[in-house]
Amino acid sequence: MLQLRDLPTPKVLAKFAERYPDADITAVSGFLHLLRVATDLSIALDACLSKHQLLQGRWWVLILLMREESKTSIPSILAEKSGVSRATMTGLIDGLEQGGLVERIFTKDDRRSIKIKLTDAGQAKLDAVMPDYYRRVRKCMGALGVDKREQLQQLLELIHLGAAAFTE
Amino acid sequence: MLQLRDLPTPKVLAKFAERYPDADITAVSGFLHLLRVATDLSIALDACLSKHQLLQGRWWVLILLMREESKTSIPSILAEKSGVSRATMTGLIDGLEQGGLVERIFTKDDRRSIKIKLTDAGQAKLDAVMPDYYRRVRKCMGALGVDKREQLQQLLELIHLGAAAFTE
DNA sequence: TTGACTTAATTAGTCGACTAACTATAATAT
DNA sequence: ATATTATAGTTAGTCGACTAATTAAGTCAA
Repeated sequence: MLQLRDLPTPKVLAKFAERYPDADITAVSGFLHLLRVATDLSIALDACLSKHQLLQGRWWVLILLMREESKTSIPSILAEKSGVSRATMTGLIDGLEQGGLVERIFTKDDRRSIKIKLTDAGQAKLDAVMPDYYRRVRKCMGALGVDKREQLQQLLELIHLGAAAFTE
Repeated sequence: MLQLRDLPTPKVLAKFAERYPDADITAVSGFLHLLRVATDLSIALDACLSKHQLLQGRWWVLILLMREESKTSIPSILAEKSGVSRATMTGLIDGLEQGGLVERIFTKDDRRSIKIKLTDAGQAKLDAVMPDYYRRVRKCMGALGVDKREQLQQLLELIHLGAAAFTE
């Protein structure tokens, strides 16, 4: 996401601010720091998942299926909820089906549509991955007490609203 | 980075916590919220840059070059600072050179190495992009006062340290 | 000084995301 | 009833990242 490793120092930012008066040094610092930390978390999460032969995309599909009472959903819903295109979802399901973690079920009610079901092997995979994931997230956020976690949610909410500034 | 659009509600998390006792609901909420906001910011940034016919990778190269007194660097340093592989940097430089924004300069001192120089057109491109970028970042972070910006930096630092939990 | 290592950039091939086009089916309007 | 439009999933081809292998040049120890 944010490739850049060499974040601008306040000194560099001040230099740029001379040429570009719109630069707000603490705003840019916070913005880039947020992207940097999140990127590192995402990379770390991927590394954790890859030890279980999973990638984020496939892992979320399994989780979305587990959330359902019937352990079942359809590709278009899965694509929407997991934030990928339908074409990408076709590929994710191909991979999961090949690994025996989900199965395609063809139904008669709407022959355009298919159902995707979490298999026992898929559930077993989650039972192996999720405790590991949850333990690491707990440890990662462990330094933040209750009040700081609330602060974080508030700050993120404010920034999320501000993100509209980019799309105008 | 975080594809998932349908973040788990506290209710869903509580359900999962029944099966996986390691789950810490507020930790997971904060973790995912951070990834979600950062991902949306990154997408928004890309959209802003694409209006100037740039992508993050190429844009950072231009900025790294502008930071240098000589407006010059070498591919291996650029790759390291911008967080991509050398192979990727070759491609980024190809694109920038084709657009006339940088030039390759072959020197005699180390014939394995080449210098990359920001051209006048490259500087002009930055002069078009940076004010737009800075204005949007300022607006995006505008809702946070001085104290909240400091809170943010502190929280991010704590989480960044905690990220080591994933790589153990 | 020559053989083994290191460093620098590039090329070739892969991976996972994307869009656009396509097939099949269902729903709707004339 | 049938022509049009919408929906669901897939296929084909592209894009930007990656790794591994390649080419070339510099370094250093026996």
